[in-house]
Amino acid sequence: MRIDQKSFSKRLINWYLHNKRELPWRETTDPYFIWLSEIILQQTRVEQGLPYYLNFADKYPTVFDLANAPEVEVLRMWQGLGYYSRARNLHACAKQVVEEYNGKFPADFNKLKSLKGIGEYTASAIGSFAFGLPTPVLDGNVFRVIARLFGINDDIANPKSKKSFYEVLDQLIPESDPGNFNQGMMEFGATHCTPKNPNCESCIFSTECIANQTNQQNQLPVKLKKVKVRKRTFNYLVVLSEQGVYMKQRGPKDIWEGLFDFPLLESETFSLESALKKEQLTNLVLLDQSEPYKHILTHQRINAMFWVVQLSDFGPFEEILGDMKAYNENEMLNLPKPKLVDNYLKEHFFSLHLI
DNA sequence: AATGCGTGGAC
DNA sequence: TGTCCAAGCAT
Repeated sequence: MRIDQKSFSKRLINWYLHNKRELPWRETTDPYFIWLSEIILQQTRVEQGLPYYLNFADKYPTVFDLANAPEVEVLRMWQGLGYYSRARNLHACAKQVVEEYNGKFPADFNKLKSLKGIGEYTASAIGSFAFGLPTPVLDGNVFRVIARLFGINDDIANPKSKKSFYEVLDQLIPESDPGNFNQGMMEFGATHCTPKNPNCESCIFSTECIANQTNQQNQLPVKLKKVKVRKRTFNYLVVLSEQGVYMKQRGPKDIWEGLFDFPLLESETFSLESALKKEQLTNLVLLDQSEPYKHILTHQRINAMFWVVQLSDFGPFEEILGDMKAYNENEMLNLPKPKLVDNYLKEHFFSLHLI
């Protein structure tokens, strides 16, 4: 231990109180709003999450309002933010809090962690921010700050390396003010000790920081895992009918669970011929073909084309639609949709732009 | 414990 | 164009 605990936490909290951004969830100690902000901000930058937080806080002022909302409405509110399991778990968690805890979040780390969508990080964050529990948070920012300050070169993608970081944090976090310590660590990482071009010239820890002393800012933290990207080609069928356009809700074990999109045929290249049987092709009339859409996800690169078709008569093609339902323009507007589908609709169907 | 899950922005 | 990152969680 190279840095004195009291000196460290005192400087950090002082830095935080003078440099923190004014954000709505920092104006309250209500566990509901703190929880809401933490779920929204998982793997998400403040600038991206802020408008969603404001919409949710306005639409659902209490945990009861959220618990009573239909899930598709919650997903529609979440549309465009990504990682949609967060929205489903947010909704499930609200129901849990209402049913199991009478609408009040428990002031206990293990009880918080057992709730849907709340893991180690979020339980610590809510615990310290809302209830003053002395549990350190360890997110991407804190990993970086600690790795640089103490010269820790463990691979942060390896779950086993968490231990050494928590050992340091347990030494540093003050019982008296764990909330501002945790906020300070993350804010310091997010705005000062940044991944690229950290501001070492005017840093409160410049004399102690191992990375600064040894000029290893760009080597720390060590993160070895590399993502492999799956390439997929989507042929979306935009089937027009008098009732509207056919859409379906996506199921589990694939991207965008719970969101609505069109009947989908995957193939090696853009082609209706290779994806459909001959008799199905004779059953439909091709009205339009969109430009190719490229959509990038963390683990997938999707090339999509939207084929606008109309059924010529009843026949084999109907099987593709299964139990799908046709929606008119206003109904489609209110369905939660992947960004890719929403982009297409905005460019080709809707004149109205939300969010 | 290794994988899968979105979207947007910086460089 | 590609690469990396961002207040993680569930399985």
